[in-house]
Amino acid sequence: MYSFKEIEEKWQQEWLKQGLFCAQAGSGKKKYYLLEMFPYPSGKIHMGHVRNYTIGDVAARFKIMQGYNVLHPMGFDAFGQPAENAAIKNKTKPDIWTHKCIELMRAELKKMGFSYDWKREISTCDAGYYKWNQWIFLKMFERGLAYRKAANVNWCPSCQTTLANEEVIEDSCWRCSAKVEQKDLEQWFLKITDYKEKLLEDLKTLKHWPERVLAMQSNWIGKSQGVQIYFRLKDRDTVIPVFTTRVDTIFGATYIVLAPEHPLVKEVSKGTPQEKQVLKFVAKVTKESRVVRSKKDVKKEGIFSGAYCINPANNEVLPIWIADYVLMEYGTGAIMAVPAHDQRDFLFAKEHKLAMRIVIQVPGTEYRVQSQMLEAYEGDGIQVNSGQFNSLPSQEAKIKIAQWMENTKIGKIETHWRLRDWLISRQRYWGTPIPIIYCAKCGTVTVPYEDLPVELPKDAPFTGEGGNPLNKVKEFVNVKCPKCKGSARRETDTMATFFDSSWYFLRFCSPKFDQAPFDKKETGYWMPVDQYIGGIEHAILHLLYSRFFTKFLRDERLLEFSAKNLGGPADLCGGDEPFLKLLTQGMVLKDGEVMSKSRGNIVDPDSIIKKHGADTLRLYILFAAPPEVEMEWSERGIEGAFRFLNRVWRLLESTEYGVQSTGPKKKDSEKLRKKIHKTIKEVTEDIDNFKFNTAIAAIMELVNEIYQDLNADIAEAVKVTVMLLSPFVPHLAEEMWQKLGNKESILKAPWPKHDEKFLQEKVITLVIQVNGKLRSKIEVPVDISEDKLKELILADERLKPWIQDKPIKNFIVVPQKLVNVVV
RNA sequence: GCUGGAGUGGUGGAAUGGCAUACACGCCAGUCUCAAAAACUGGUGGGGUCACACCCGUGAGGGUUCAACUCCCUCCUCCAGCACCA
Repeated sequence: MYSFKEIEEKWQQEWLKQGLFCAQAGSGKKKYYLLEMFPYPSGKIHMGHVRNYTIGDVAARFKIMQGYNVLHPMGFDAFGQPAENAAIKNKTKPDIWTHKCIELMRAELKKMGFSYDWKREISTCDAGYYKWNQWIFLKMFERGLAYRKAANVNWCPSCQTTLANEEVIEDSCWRCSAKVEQKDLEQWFLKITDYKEKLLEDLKTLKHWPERVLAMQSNWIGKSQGVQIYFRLKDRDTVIPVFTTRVDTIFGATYIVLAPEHPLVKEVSKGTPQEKQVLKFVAKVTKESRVVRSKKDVKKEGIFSGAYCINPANNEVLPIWIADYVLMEYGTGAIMAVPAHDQRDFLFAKEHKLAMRIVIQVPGTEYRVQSQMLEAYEGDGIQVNSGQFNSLPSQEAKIKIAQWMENTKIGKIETHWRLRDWLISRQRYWGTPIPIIYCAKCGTVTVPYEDLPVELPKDAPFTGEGGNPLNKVKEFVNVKCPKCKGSARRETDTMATFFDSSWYFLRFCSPKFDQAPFDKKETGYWMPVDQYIGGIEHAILHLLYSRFFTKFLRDERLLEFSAKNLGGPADLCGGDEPFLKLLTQGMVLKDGEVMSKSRGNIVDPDSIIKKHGADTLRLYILFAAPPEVEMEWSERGIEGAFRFLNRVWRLLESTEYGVQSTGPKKKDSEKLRKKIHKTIKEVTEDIDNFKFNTAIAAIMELVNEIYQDLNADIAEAVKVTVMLLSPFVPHLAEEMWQKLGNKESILKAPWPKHDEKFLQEKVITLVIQVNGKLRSKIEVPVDISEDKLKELILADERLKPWIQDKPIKNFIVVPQKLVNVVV
């Protein structure tokens, strides 16, 4: 058994001492910026971290040995609620607790032997970092991208704070179980919607992002093209705009529905016999939280408003309904209902006995009777009952009707988006203070740049009573107006932590820079991130926000970079996409479930390090599954990895290095040489493609081969094995490298290259098929002629029963692989 | 419902038109040992046979091809994200 503990500690110190991972811009080498998503400092790393960071570390060490100038930084996403909860529970302060956690976590990361440039470490909770959050916020404010408006939020009356949708569990607060209310509050937003076109369009340039992440982002932005149609009230001039993507069904509209929150609800029902019931219904529905409303599916509730409007396409009079299945947040908050061609409208119409009319005929079938329909037909077909558009294919009619509506001004072609502006206000202490002051005289005033950072007060009270502790710190809240010097009040909302992580990759380029968030020269050199690695859970928000920030900073000319100048493909990067390549690693499961505290199925990485060492853990986690797939934890697998490393270690005893053996020079093995070069080729390609599991398998094969050939000269084979293994198990590799007589770190050794000439075979085994079935194998020289081959095959005893004297129809030769005889 | 992905031995997985199951785990047998562990050697998809031969086999069914885990069509199951999105 090799003494992993000693070896690992030794080399971790050595790397640090030699500063092997300290990056500097501008060497003659090509740059490579490798980044893994930085962790929240919980105090302990978990297997998810180990997997994420091990994958990154392999790539980093591989690129270093290939001669790249590698930037591989690490930091901590340190703001967030857990620190406040800990402060309340343990009678401590969030910053003390957080810094303690960071220390513990940093120590654990170091024990894994990751190749980070620790001189660049950042924590978002340090004023030296969040000062620049405030700086960027002010820049956005100046451009009108940061603004305040009233928003409907989830509010916990007992904690006195807003809750994210994820924090609302079954209509109650996740922390105190109080019933969550809907409340309108003044909140800060970022106008990400200004960038919706760019954010959607540029997804096309991200050719090295996983398909599913692109799909998720695209869905989230949610572009849909359609027509806004104006429905006039029957006896008044009031107009209800309605949005539809199915304008081809306009002649099938039989009623109109308004969302309960729609501003016209009161006006429309005013003076009708239904007025009272309508108001009662609206009051009831709007009281329910959004969470509850969207959860109860199927059952659609609604009520007739008492009013009517005119369908502008055919001047039909349609009743106006109010129903909870129409959402105020999407489109215009009003729809035209086409029960024959929309399933939701269909169900509602059946329930309330409303009219229905087919306007799209299913191709190849007879015109159907409405009463026979069991569900709405939502597909394409031929227009019927549609006036001048009859008998057109519905796809074509969609375009024609839209144009006709534009021309006659009864509608307007429009595009709707799902993406909303980003709510960044949090009524919490442990976050970046929003640098705004409210003055009775001057209104909303920004904190001057020279007054940044607005620092968090150290002595805020953490009582557990709820509410934002910042509100209780008088010295923080009561300030002088920067403009008129009169007394004013400071904003106490802090920023959502997603703000912090939306530009940290830029800060890493110049972590100590004090003139701006980042040094433009440094970002110009290092950006974009060549390879980004992290969990799929950040596929939407974090990545979208980071893309938004990068585009904004580029537009402000604060950030300028280009992949083209650095030899990257031109189409990959227009200087406003932060991450060139993205890898989303799979989760680590145990017994088929995600490892989590509540399930009690956590395996602590530290316990594995103690028992088998970091190298074993690294090797196992890489070998068990391809990086992007979820992997099942297995104790047996760990033991297998450990066994393999010991087997590799024992190779030292068999070489002339290490143990000073001075026997006669051993013979060269051609077979082994071939295997060496084949393995170099495979491993290099596999690491390039992040196929670490097969790369390791290939090295295992090489090791097996060495043991088969112990009587030959294995020195070269062992040397190559150690080099190929070094990105995966760096400590063991360094120690063996040194024992093999090398003076410098293996990281300074150039990555081995295979030589094509050793891969060429003189004699190969050809697979012989008859009618596509394997029947024989023969050994032939590589350069055998087809005629000669045919001769050999016809002479093969094993093939005779299959060929007999049947005529040969076809004779297919796949060079150096197989022959298929078709009879 | 929409979008994306997956389905291969007892298990994790490999092969993306050309020998299905590389590599590893597990299991079985053996060597060493008083014994055990470690290490090493051999075997290990199913059927069939004394043994070979041979047949079957990558979720199901069809198709393209000399040849399909791989490409096309239809369907099933599972996972993930989004969703009264008009």
